[in-house]
Amino acid sequence: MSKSQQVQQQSAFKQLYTELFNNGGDFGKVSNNLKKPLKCYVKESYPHFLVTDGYFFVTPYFTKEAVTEFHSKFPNVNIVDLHDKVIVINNWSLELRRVNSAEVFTSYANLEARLIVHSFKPNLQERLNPTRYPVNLYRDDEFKTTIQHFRHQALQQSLAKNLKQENIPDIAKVTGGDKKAKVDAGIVRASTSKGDEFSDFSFKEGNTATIRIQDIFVQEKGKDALSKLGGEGDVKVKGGARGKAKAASKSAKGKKVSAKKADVAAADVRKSVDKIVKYTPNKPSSRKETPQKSQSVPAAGKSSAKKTATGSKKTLPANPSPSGKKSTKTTDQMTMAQFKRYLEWHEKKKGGKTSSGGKVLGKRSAGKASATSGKASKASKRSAKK
Amino acid sequence: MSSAAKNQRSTSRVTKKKTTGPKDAAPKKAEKGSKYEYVELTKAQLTSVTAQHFYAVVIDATFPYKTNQERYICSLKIVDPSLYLKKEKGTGDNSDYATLVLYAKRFEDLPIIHRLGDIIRIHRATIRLYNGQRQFNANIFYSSSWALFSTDKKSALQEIGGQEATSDLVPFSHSGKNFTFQKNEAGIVQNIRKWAQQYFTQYSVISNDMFTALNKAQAQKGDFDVVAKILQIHELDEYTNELKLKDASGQVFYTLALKLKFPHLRTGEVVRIRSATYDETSTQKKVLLLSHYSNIVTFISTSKLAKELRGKITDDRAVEKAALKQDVSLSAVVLTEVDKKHAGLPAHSLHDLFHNADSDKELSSKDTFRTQFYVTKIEPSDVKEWVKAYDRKTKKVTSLKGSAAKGGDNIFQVSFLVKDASTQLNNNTYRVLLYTHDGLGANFFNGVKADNLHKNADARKKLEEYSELLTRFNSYVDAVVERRNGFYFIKDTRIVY
DNA sequence: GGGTTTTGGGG
Repeated sequence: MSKSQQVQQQSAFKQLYTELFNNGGDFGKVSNNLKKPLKCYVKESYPHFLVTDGYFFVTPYFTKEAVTEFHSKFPNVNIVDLHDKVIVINNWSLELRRVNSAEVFTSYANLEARLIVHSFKPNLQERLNPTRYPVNLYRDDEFKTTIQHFRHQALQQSLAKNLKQENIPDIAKVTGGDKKAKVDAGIVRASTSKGDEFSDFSFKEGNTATIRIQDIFVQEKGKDALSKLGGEGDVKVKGGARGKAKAASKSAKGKKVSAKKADVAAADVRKSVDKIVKYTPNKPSSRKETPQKSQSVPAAGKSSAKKTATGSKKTLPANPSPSGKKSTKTTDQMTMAQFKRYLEWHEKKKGGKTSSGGKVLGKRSAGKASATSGKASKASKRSAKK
Repeated sequence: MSSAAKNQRSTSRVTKKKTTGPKDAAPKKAEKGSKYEYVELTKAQLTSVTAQHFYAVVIDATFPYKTNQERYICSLKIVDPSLYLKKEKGTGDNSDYATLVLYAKRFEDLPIIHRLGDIIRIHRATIRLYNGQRQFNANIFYSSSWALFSTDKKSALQEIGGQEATSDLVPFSHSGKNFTFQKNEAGIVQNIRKWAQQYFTQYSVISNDMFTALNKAQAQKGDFDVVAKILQIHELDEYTNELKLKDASGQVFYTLALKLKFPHLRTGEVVRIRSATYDETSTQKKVLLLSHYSNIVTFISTSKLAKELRGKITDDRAVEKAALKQDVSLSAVVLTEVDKKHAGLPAHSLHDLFHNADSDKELSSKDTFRTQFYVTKIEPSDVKEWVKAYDRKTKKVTSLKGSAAKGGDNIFQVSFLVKDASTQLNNNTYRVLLYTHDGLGANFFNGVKADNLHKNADARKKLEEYSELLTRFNSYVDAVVERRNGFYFIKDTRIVY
């Protein structure tokens, strides 16, 4: 029933996310050979955290454990300051969620395949090779079509189940020449589910609790870091649950997350590092805005690859944050324009709801994500974009 | 001195903000006649530090795009009677041109070019040599201004009713709040308009050195331009159209075009794409990626290039035929064709047909519509019951099951439960009927007539295949439906596979 | 300026 990809898909994200949809949203059915560490470039880190595989950008969703471990192992690195850096996601899983696509731009047709990150680390010295301009995976022609296919299957299954008794209009009833007859007689409810939106899906919706980047920001920069700078600390995040009112009430309940079924696959994610981003012959790249004593990359094809003991706890980034120590200044790594942008972003959000995924953050989430480290390998360079 | 002044921006675009708008399209300073002297592109003084004014014909343009927090840019290629053909030997009829770069603080202050061959008037532009080429710069955020005049009777947006109509000497869009026009400009506009028409009639304008053949797209390093015919416009979703393109090389490509950004595109038209890249991640179909500065433009009616391509490029449906051989295909297949006599019938979404038809004055006054949808289920599910015996007098239908001969005529009585982009997310499905008792839709199944399907195994088999084809993922129906008694009946529509 | 924003499905 799935398509035949005669040609190898070059984008790791597209292949992964597509497989999830083609397997009914069941991560356990996704090919195990794809469950390897993901090395990606952090395109943006605030107010949206986006990573790319060299072709597309997606939003990674960090579990509380992932954030805690990261801060523990890299005390002087802010997640929110990872913009333009490389990170390796060693433990992850994928899950399907129903969301409001009018508010979540990394979703389509009210569905979102989420990359749940259980463990990740930064590769501060690594530079990836220049790639094409990364675009939103959820705006890709084939991927959108794959999601439409997923919905099409769900709809047909629902119809087969709910419309067993057929009801065809009698010819006598449709030949009266009644100009006033209303057209709504032709509207047929697909399923008995409540609400106007189709929701008769059979997939098991994910419910892993993750931490919003805004909360990570506050955690790293201080609860009033924003208000001090003129913005408002009270920010609202779009997305998460469907429907605003619904989203609020839902999250309010604060349901617990079952840590067990959680990520069947999390454990399988190990193997060797996946070559997400194409490496290329390195060429020293220098970035303008981040004065970093970037080690010139070894000449070989793979490169600088600092294989920092990934799994070890001792590791301290050879080259911490730009300032050398954890920064609490919100302006770090930001140009005046960016700074202005995020202030505006917060400004715009204030007054909104506080919950995002509709789940509670506090409690530990699913899966005992055992951080498995792959060997960071094929490093490469990525010339800085302006 | 000035005439045809308007108080409101003549552009149909909505100005969202009301910040300090730019100056008038034609700042009025002196009260005397010829305040503005228009120069030919070739005469503009490269040494002059003074701003200059001119009229030119647009032959290429980026979409206005944002470059940073405070700037928007729109870059154009322009020509006029003094600059339009490369003079060097061996360049054939390659076009020569000057570039015009407009800068603004707001997106709304820049011109949107939907069609090549239209006329642009610029006030207060500076000129310099950039890469050995004449480049005009217009700072709309300061004192420069622009105005666009349609070369054809109507502008691209006016043709689709998306812009207020204007007369020949009034721009269909311009920067600033006001627009001024000197008496002596009438002749200038009419002259350059005539020149533009002849120029496009005699030359390709978009010469071969200005675009890449699609069969060479994959080999391109970066972005490139395209000139192709739109074979099909498939509504992928509420915001997006998927264009099926084919160029002179015969290669077919698909590309996503936002409805709001490109509202003027129509099937059958030839377009030029300014900046596209080959998508290496699309493995099921050939796809072109566009950027925010990419533009898709049509050509003025006299275009020789567009005319040649429209007649030369045809759709052999090869992509679809191959797609239908797969279990699941990511290529949308439109299974039907509607009678040519409905070519001009405007299309309406299912949402309009089933949720607005009785409330909207326009819709309720009509009874024939063009619409596209996909079939989720067909009733009766038993194909053998698609054809019934119909008694015209009693209007009763009877199953043809059984050996006893039934009286009356054999007719199709089938109900399609359909859906489309406008109703994609809701919990409804909509009934569209294929009832041939009055002749409507009699040819829908491409030659398969209504016969006793309990006996005619051949017809039954074909219809069972059509049943599968119609309800398979990514199969669409483009149909004309007629409203009768609140129901919609398919007519003048035929499956072509 | 033959380009890369967020308005993050005109920009």
